[in-house]
Amino acid sequence: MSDPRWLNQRQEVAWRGLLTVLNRAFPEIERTLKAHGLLAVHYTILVALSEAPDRTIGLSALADAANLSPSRLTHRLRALVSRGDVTIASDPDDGRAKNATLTHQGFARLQEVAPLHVHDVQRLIFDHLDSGQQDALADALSTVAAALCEHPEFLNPQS
Amino acid sequence: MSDPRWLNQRQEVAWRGLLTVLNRAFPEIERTLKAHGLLAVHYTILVALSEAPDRTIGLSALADAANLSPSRLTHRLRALVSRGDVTIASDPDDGRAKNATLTHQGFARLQEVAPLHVHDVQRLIFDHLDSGQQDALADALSTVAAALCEHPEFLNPQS
DNA sequence: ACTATCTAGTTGACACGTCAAGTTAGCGCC
DNA sequence: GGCGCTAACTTGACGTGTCAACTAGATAGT
Repeated sequence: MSDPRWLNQRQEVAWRGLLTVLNRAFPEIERTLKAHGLLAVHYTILVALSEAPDRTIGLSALADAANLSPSRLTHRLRALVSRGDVTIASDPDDGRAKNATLTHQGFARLQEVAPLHVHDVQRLIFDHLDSGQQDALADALSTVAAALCEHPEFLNPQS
Repeated sequence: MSDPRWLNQRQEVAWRGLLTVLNRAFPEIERTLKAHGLLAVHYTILVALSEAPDRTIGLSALADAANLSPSRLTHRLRALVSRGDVTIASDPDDGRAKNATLTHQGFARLQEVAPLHVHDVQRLIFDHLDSGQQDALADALSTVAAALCEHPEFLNPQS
């Protein structure tokens, strides 16, 4: 802390842009999903499940795929399970582990909402960028994301 | 909705990167602030106030500068006011309006926390990017952010 | 002036996010 | 084979975020 590496100008611009996108676009995206009975977290969980082999995956792996803490996943799964979009079963090979499976109904719900969701993402984010900017954005963000995923030692508590 | 413009590959990569940064880096950043008695929202509010002339600004303008809904601003200001970091006074020229002012104490708190905060931002985001990527990120995100700010008609409710 | 409407900000209820603490099951060691 | 440690998840409490509904002051049309 003795030498506070202040953000330079372009970093300041990038950071504020990130905050603005975050605080303005995301709530709007969530509103669309909410209107169809889903939360953004729920949607992310359903997507991760739909991409797993047999649409089944262990809860830890699911939490990682959806960038969620274990407890947040547990809380959010409650609604999805009680509504019948997801089922949960104990893993026969490991008494501690559980597997979540996307039901037919859950997959149907995903298919129903996905078009609206991508429409929002296009409208709020990508429609404002040209092709080169989209490439650059994908490059930069995936680089940061990869670093964050590969070095979780920088992120502590996982409650 | 008849024609769901699905995300192409680079858009998919960019979008997932954004979600990952969001869900992994932000909680970590907030943790640091929390350890010093502030929330990320509080920090943003203090920053916006510190940049206003006389460190005073109307609540609507403050909400806009901090990308917050009016009600969220009201709720979060409560703690800052009761703690003495901010004062609020009615606007003499407009009976409806109120102005928020950053106190000396509030400014001191900001100066205390800012180095830790920027350290986190550097560590979690920019340390993973080279100079060109940082430029590109600033370009893309500021473009999107500007569009979102200039066309708030796309974002409704402002509760 | 009077009413309708819009703007500024507040409130309360309810659902979500986070953290610390707990339960249960595997794993390693001697 | 009992002991400690770690891993996989769950729980409950507490604070935050969101929305709809509200108060009150300005504005504008007639």
